[in-house]
Amino acid sequence: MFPMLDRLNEQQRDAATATADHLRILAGAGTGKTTTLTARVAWLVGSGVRPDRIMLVTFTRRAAREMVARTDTMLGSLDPARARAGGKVRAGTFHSIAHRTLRRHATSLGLPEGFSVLDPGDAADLIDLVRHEHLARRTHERRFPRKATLLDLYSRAVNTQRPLSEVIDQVAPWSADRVEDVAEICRAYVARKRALGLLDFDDLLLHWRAAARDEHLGPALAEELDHVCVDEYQDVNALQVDLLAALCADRDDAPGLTVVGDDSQAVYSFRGSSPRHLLEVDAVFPGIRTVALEQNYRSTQPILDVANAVGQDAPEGFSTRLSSVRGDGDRPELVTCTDEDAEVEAVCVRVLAHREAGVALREQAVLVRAAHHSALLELELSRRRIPYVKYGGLRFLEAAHVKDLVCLFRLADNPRDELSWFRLLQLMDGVGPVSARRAIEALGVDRPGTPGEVLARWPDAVQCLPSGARAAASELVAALARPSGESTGAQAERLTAALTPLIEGAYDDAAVRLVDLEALSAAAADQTRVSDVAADLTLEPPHSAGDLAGPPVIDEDWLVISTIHSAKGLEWDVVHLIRAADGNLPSDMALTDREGLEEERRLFYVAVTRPARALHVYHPVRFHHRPRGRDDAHSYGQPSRFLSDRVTAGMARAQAGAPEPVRAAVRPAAVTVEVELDALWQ
DNA sequence: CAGAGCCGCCTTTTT
DNA sequence: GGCGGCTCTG
Repeated sequence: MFPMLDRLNEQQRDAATATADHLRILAGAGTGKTTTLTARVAWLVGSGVRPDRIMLVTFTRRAAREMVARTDTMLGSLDPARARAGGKVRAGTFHSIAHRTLRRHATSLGLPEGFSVLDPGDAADLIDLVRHEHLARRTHERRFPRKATLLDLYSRAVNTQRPLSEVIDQVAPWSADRVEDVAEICRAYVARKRALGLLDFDDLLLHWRAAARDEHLGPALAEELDHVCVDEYQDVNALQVDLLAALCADRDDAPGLTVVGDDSQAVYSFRGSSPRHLLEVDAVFPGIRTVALEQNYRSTQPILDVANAVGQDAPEGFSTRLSSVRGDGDRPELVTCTDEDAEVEAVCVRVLAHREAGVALREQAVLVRAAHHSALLELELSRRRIPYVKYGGLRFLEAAHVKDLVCLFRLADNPRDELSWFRLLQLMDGVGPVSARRAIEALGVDRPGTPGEVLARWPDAVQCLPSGARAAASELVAALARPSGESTGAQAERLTAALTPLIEGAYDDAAVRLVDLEALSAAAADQTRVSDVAADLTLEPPHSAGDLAGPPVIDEDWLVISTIHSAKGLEWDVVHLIRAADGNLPSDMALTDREGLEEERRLFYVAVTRPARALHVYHPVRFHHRPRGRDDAHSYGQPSRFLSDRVTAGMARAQAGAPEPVRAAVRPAAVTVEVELDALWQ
């Protein structure tokens, strides 16, 4: 009846077929978590639950996609006819499911029918607008949190459901005496979003929770579901727990809940997450049953020995200890590199050696703590014509020119979009924040009346701009008018063409950027409105223009570069962990408190548990202060503190790069030069 | 003299 | 790419 159950071990089968209302699966790295969760979904369907009455909440889109593919395969083999009749499992990230729910119930929730979703960049711009308005009314004589910090404070307070003052004490203690100012900005930000019909990512969760708690809507939402599965539960925050509680507890016929997680892999505390929610889950869902998975199917034992040693080094230890079913293999390698150039060289050499030995590039990944750690490596890979795809770090949507076009698309459907006006007007020569703001004032975006009336005021608004900018601005605005009967594709092309001269004027590398805009414009052709592209990109941001154009050529091979955060839940045959130097990993930004250090340790643990067969850890000894500059200014770094004796005991060691030349002075060269010059000025 | 623009600095992690 | 700080321009 359930062929997939035969391939599971005893604990996995136990978890997949548990009949308890609520179930917690504690699953260490590589223990077959996804297999077990998909088997559980299949088992539920086999027991008579309709697929569309199961909600599968994942943490990233990557995980959602993988889960959907695997459940589809499994359900298809189970009973194709019934699986089709029962619809599809409702799968997605917290935010995408929230978005779908809010679109469906916008009116009952009191949201404007066409509400738009702010991407984090827009949210920052909006809070910056509010920040300036607030500070303009006060003489600010000293440092005040910047927009990114303000948004972080706001978001943490919302997601952890803790008072702002506590959050400030923890995140920005230097602003502890400005709580009232920050609070006022938060209030104004909330009001502004409401006035303009905008929801940020946190609002999606807040309104979903409100819906789930509502006395009419809540029961209706819960009645649609028989079971809710949540992946990576160690990464949920208080708001998400609230939401799940509203859906799956506090009512008699509540849907069942299955949560899967591993507290040793909790790495999102900066977003308000806490592994406490996984460990203390019975406080919210009393009587929840627990099954633990401990057999690791991914990695060879020498790799797990290193991982376990990392866990042992933690002050309180890790709750999971991994043992391999794959058995012995090569020892992980620790490569000490003279400097970053030597590190890049060492990585290339090993990547190519593995490839010669039959490991495709796509079976290999380079993992980094911070996106910019791979900058030098990327240059060298391009030079050597080694293709790669990078995950994490700057998104396609965050590139300036992409935002420019997205704003133009949004403006075409909503002339009230203040943020888009503000951005686009400043593309004109001689237009800065001040005249842009004056022009927007003249447009009266928040005045009552039809959107068309806003555009009708353009002749007044254009007078607020410097005379040299008026012609170009009017030309762009003229493109916003849509000839009746024009297709979305044609409109997108026309808007792109209107923006092109401005892009050429504003950026040196315009040619490269225009290629991206073509891809973006093409994507608009399939949509009902050009602004839908903007909403789609916000919730499903592609990593590159290539993603937008669809999957790359089938037989092409490329190396994966990923931040450790983006690599969670994934595995490769070979993993290269670079910049394992103190200050980079752990990042010195995270070392403000002990919890920060422990989270960095878990991050290190996540990284070393990704490979199946080979792990290479690299650390440069010497760091250039200006990697691209010509001077030789540099400093020395220690290997990561996580590379303790216990951890390195299980590793082979190697050196890369020329040995350090003997130096007359210990002091770095650039500093010496400065000292000598100083003597001249006397 | 307000406001645009340029230079040089730094850059954690993400839905 | 963004930001603070400085300089130049209309």
